[in-house]
Amino acid sequence: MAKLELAFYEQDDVVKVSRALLGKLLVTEIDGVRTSGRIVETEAYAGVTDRASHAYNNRRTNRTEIIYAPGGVAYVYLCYGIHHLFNVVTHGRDIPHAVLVRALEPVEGLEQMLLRTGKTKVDYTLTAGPGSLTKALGITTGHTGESLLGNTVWIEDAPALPARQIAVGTRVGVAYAMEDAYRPYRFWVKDNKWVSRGKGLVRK
DNA sequence: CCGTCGATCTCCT
DNA sequence: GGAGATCGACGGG
Repeated sequence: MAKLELAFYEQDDVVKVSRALLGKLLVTEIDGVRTSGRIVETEAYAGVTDRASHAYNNRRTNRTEIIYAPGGVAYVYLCYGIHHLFNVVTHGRDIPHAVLVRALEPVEGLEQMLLRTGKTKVDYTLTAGPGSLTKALGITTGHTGESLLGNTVWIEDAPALPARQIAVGTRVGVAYAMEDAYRPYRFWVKDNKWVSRGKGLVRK
């Protein structure tokens, strides 16, 4: 199906975009090789008011500047010094909202994914988890700022999932964000085996 | 099944 | 110096 257009990324509700991205196809074409996967898990990061966001309180650094760009570009950052995490920038200029893609169900280029990851067989570790899926698709921090309307990394449309197939929870690994860690900003496809094993915070 | 630990870049104190 | 939007290896139950 067709590439998602600018209007999709410029929507002003990052939570809505996060849900809407479930089921869509994340594609890369690098050195002429196409690899892709169906998005099955996402998290919303709501900018300046969200303690879990890198842009909380209008923080601007070299790394995070791209989140302030208009929607429709990639924000890829290095996590723990090792893992490249892919985000979709949303909303308009100077509104630093983003959606983290946390897991894919692999669709095209499985052999290439195995080459990139050094794995010998396809199992859920190939693309379940934000650091794993970028390795499989060849996404690195070098792609930060890349337009998602271009020909390197983009997202293709697919029919919206019915609400009953979407599960909602709290985000993974953001306990430091205090009360914002309890925001229901993590979305995944129910019963899909490619969803990451991460667990969100549960209020006691 | 679960817990711990190392890897090692960016940002903050 | 320490923590972090993670992962895989290892050890114990």
